[in-house]
Amino acid sequence: MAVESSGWVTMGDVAERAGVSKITVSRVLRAPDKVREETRDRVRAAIADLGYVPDEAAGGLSSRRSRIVGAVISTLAGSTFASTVDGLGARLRQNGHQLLLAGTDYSSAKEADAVAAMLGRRPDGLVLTSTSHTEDARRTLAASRVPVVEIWELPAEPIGYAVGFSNHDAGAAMARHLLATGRRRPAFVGTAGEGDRRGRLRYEGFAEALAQTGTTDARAAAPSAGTHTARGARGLAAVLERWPDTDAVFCASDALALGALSEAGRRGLRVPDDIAIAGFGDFEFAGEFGLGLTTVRIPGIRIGETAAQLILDVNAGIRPDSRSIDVGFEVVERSTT
Amino acid sequence: MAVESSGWVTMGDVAERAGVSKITVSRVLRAPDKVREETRDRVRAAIADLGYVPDEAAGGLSSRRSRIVGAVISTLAGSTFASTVDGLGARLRQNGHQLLLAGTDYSSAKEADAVAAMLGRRPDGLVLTSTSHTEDARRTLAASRVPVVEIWELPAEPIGYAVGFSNHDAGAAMARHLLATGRRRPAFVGTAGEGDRRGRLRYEGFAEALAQTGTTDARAAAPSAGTHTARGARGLAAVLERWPDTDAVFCASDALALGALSEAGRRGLRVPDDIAIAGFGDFEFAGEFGLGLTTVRIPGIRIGETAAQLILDVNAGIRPDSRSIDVGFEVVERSTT
DNA sequence: GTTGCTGATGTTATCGGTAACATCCGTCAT
DNA sequence: ATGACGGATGTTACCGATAACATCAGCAAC
Repeated sequence: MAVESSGWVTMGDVAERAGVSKITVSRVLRAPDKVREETRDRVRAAIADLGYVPDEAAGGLSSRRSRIVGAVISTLAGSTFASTVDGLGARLRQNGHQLLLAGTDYSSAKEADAVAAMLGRRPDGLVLTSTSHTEDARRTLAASRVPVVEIWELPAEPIGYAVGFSNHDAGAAMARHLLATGRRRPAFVGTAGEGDRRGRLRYEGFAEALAQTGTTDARAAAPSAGTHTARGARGLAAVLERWPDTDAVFCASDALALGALSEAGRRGLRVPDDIAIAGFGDFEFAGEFGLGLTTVRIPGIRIGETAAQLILDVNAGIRPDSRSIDVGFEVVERSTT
Repeated sequence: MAVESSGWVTMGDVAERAGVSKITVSRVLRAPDKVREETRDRVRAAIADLGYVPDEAAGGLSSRRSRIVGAVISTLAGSTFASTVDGLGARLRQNGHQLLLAGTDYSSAKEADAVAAMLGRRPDGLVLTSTSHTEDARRTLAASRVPVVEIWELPAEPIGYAVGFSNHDAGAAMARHLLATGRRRPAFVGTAGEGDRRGRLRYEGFAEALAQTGTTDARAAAPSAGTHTARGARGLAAVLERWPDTDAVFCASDALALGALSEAGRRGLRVPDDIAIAGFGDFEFAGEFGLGLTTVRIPGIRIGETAAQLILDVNAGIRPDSRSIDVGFEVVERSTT
């Protein structure tokens, strides 16, 4: 493996060494069967000898396909989107694409910046975890004609496509589960702030399901600062202070539920005997050998994979049947309810 | 905002509309003070009118700076590296760079693939969470002259630079903590498999510190399949079966510790009275309002930020004092020890 | 023997920017 | 008046690949 002293090995270097022209090298890489076997071998040998790595940026400029997909994620911390990003990246790489990542800390302004920056790479697709965008971002995206997939939610009017589930229905399903296990005075604990959109949807579904059984007092708390576990603890405290007879708490995330669990312990409340606690997300720590927490499982990896596939398909000219794909959810009953 | 019917707005379109040449538009973007104010305003108006977004790939091709940094991460699931990636991405974006991400599932072969794919983007830097690479990857990286930063560990001979901490010392520190709180027969629970390199380092430090006090029987278990919490539970079970008088367990990650905690509960063991349990990583769920787990805190965000800064510095011609940056760690004492 | 076709390879132009050098013009010192 | 200089802007070439078209040899069909 030899490398030119000044910079990178180019396709021209490979061509010269193999005694062919650049385009033949290009063909060996993109369409090997258009090249005679002997020539092909010679070119491949030259590639290996020189340690040549094709410049994707140059190729993309010329072919107008960047083979990059951008993902704009609210946050990576908190493990909510981690598996989705994993799934997305894995499926993309299988298909020769790469993943460009940006975090927004749940800020629409940062999202708009990130979107603009990503468009500068002329991505083959864009994945957004948020569904609330600045007007500017929305316009820019629409004008760009890049396939856009919004995930983890199913907006009524997606910009392009959507892959997710109904947060509303998930909340309702959990309410029904709590009712089915005999609870009659359940409360909701969520978080305030920019990230609470989906929590609110879950709450609405939850409250509606309760209302159908005549339970109309909408018990809820949404602490606004600190870690999620701390908010969960404070949320439970707030709920119990205002409605001391609360017999179940549905938390908008497993992290909140853990906080509630620890607060319950501090207060000497037995779970689930004195109070039932349920979470959302089925994070690893919620599982059988962890907290044993009743929660809602979301197929995070599948959301990522599906979003990736959608983008690949659209670019291959395959129109999906629907602009919205519902991956569903599942209430997982464990020992805290 | 108008967009040409066929594809993207180019710098030429902007130039035409503003009545200047392409290079003037380029200057307005890269070096505004070299352009007269009036001209600058006209160009900026044209950019806004047309919704122009510069093509970074084209710019990079010409300027030979891609403004992309690649990160090859063992896994995103499990929240170990999430904050590091967050920190990395944030610092990079502040400086106009973008983050290309790939996951390897702890496979060196996938790592080699990912590295090759990333080099195709001619990145301004590369960050690797692993320190065990295929010979091929190592050669390719060395030949590429791209600044490489290995993180979360401090290898004796980094490829380029390293940002991390001593896993060995962290293990030793935890051993000393357990001894200081009166434990005399501590065991270690890790995981088997490709990802256990760092766990082994922690174990070695742990065992050495114990040996210094005369405790020479190296108690350890490393279950190999299932979720981390399940392995933690099985690990504790294995340790207790073989050494029933074990009075403390140091787990190679907080997830394992949670599993051990749940297993202890199942066996009616009181923590910390009957057995002390410590973890590693200080994941959110370990905190005060969560498990209250004694653990080792790693400045994950700072590792990411530091790695990013290192790459930016090196590209700006600033040579760092040392090829290895130790960000340290901290034993956090909570209620499980 | 010419035509037409196929397979293998090459030539030229182009993608959308930036670097380097060139030009133009006004101002100021001599 | 003249030349030097510096600020503002333009021209040309090039980054490293691919698309589109061109070429050429070999061979079958008439």
